[in-house]
Amino acid sequence: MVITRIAPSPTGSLHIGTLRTALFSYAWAKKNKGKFLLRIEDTDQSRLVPGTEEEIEEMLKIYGLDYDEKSKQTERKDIYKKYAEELIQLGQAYYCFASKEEIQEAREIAERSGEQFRFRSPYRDFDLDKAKEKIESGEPFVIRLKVAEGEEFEFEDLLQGKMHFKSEEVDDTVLLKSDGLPTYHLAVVIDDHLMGITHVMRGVDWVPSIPKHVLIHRAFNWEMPKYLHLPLVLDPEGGKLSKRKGTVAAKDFLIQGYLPEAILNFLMLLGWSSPIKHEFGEKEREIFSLEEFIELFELKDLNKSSAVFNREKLLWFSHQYMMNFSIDELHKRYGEWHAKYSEEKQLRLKIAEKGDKYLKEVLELVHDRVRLLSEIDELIRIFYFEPEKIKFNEFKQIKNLSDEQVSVILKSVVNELEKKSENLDDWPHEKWEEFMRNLAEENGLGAGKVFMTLRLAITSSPATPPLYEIMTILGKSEILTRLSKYVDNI
RNA sequence: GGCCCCUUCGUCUAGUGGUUAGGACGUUACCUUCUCAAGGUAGUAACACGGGUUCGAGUCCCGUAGGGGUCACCA
Repeated sequence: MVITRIAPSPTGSLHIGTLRTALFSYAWAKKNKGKFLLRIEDTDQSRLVPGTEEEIEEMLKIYGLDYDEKSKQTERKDIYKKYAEELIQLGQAYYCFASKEEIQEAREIAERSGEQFRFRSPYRDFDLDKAKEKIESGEPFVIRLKVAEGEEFEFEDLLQGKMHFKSEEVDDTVLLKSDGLPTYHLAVVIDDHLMGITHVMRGVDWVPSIPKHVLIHRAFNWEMPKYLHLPLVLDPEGGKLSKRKGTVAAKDFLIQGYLPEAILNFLMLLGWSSPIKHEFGEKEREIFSLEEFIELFELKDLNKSSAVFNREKLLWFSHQYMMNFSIDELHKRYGEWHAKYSEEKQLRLKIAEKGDKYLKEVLELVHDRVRLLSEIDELIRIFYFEPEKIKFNEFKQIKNLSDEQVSVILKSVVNELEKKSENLDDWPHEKWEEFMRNLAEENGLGAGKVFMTLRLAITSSPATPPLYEIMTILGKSEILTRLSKYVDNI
């Protein structure tokens, strides 16, 4: 049985890199019909950020990485303490009373003389009964790993390969802090062991602490799980992805209107590539659902080198998914996004007023243009509000038309429309197109110029969905309203 | 600085000794076209460098350079 886990700290929003690790861990567990666990690593009380634990759970749910069980380290406090004391009994650990200042001083002295500092406490071989006396008298203490001397170890990572290290390279690491809570090193080893984790996936930034973890396992005489240290996701400017340079929180991407499945798809291809064979020159498949990914995912297809987070390509993925949505799906997603994150309250009222049928007609028109859900607000605005009046000569699309020509076009449209007694609600877009083409011909003007002039007058924008489809949706009276502000005074 | 890792188009990558070094994003041009998109076609652009090994190296070995990670009672 394969059991994997994701072990975030509730010290901030769920990082997109953590989400990627979760994705791989999840996929591997599911592929093997195993379990995927969530473990909240909250042993650093000082760094806790309220609400982030809930956010982590919410994100895993939204992104579709459902966990089978959840645990929280502070709720397992007694377990770590018990095991730490067991290590003392085994002679693999010891109580240490050295102050941080002492250790810091020793470190500085070593560094000044150019030596590599390895901490070995003066309490390594301190008498156990005396130590207990000190503890009872209330003296603060930590429990440290008693690292054996002169030993060499080999460790094999499923992705990174073999690594070697010597025991003198590792500090007498703190296992249990003076507040009684375990350090990361003790807690992971115990938890992964007790929870039966078979594969630990985490970032390569953990590789330097592997010796500690190997030594702790040895101290307990426990077998180690398999480890896969995944390559880091880098910022385009270099270094780890950091929020100073752009969005990194899984939630922020959602707020910005990216689709979770698109983000997941993008993340899959960061460090993994599909094993599907393709012919010379033939396109490779890059669009995968989570289910397909689980099906295809193999550890051997994981890459060892780090990857730059390319936001352009992420946008492309989002666009692809958006275009593949049915109108109903798009409508649903937009509705959810808008209710949760949009600040366009006026627009929301207007959308409600016009109804779902109208919204869907509008969405149909902007469908291919939507890359982010957040862009919809802007794209559909012209169907809900009469835009601000513009100055035609400011648009280069129309610069070779004289004011008079513009005026003629607008006036004749208004005249023709007013001549018709019916409301034209039953005009399909073909009718509108025909109407405008005839009008262009009658006035001896190119259809393109007529269209652009009207486009600007009706929408105030040079880039919109096809004009006649816009006209079908707006209808005669709304069109007249929008044109009327120009006909007397251009 | 010590230890560890990485290095194919700008970016993500395919490639496991013999390839016209393939695909995707981006970008450019053209087609389509009422604008913008979408779609189509074509183009652009890479094996970090230097030594080996070999008939033959992007692929194997060794150096160099560059990049990254990490050195806490944080995870």
